[in-house]
Amino acid sequence: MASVGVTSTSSTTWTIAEVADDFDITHRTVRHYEELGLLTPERRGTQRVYHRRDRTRLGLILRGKRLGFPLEEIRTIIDLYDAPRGRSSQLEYVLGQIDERRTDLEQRRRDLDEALAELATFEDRCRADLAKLR
Amino acid sequence: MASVGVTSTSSTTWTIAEVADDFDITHRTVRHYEELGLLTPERRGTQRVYHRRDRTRLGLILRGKRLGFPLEEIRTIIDLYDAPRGRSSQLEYVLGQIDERRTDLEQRRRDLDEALAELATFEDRCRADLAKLR
DNA sequence: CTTGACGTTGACGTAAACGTAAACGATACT
DNA sequence: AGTATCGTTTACGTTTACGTCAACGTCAAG
Repeated sequence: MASVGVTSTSSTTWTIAEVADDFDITHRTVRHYEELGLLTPERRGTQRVYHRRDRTRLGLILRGKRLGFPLEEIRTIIDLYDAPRGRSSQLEYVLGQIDERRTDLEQRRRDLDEALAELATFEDRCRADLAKLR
Repeated sequence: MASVGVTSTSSTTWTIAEVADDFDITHRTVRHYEELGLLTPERRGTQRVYHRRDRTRLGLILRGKRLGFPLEEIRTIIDLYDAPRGRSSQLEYVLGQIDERRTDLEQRRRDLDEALAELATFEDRCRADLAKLR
């Protein structure tokens, strides 16, 4: 077999380098997320082996970051998604958490829409000013 | 005149304590924003005097924070709002900045809507699971 | 068998966003 | 005049989210 190349071999698992590369972050960042318990890759000997699940979680982590959530909070959020939901008490707890999350996210969306609206009216003013200069 | 109380005397200016109180932050935070050039209150002798303008900016700062923007970036954003727009070159620059901002905010809204959508389907699953337990 | 290329674990460094304590000045009751 | 309340600067401490070595293991290729 000739040179296999370094890129993803379309396998069902990934190395830390592939994961970091695909998500455009450093391996240090990936390991940092593991230190905080956000990721728990399989260990084959000493090496980390990343599965689809890890990539899904990483996607959630990065989106959470783009939304400005601290990593600790992100952890509680994504942990929620695969928390045990066998007993109804657990389900009700999860449903409560979901509600808190949604309240938070909806507040953010209000802030966001406000900011976008202000930006739009500001742009209108600028365009009007520009027109006057012609 | 009897005891005036400590709360805002419905004046047109405010002390640091009143501002901090109204926005539910510490005076340290307010001064920190000033150190970064986000606020520039009037000085009456050694004391800071806050005007409506400062409160407006503080509102923008805190909303920016809720949206997860770093303070430095927030500074460039709100500075944009009262940047000089006399010449058309300046106006075109401002319009360019507005566009960058909007692109960013719209990305965030996509992330936000995704998160809310996932949360909704997750809630549905949980409710279904809960129904089965009955 | 010795390079590389990639992986690993410490462990210290750093930037952002404040917290917190010290030490002091200015006003304001009493 | 005394002290209590609010303000000020200076400066070091803390947390979060990684960056950046250092020092070492491992495995395939030359």
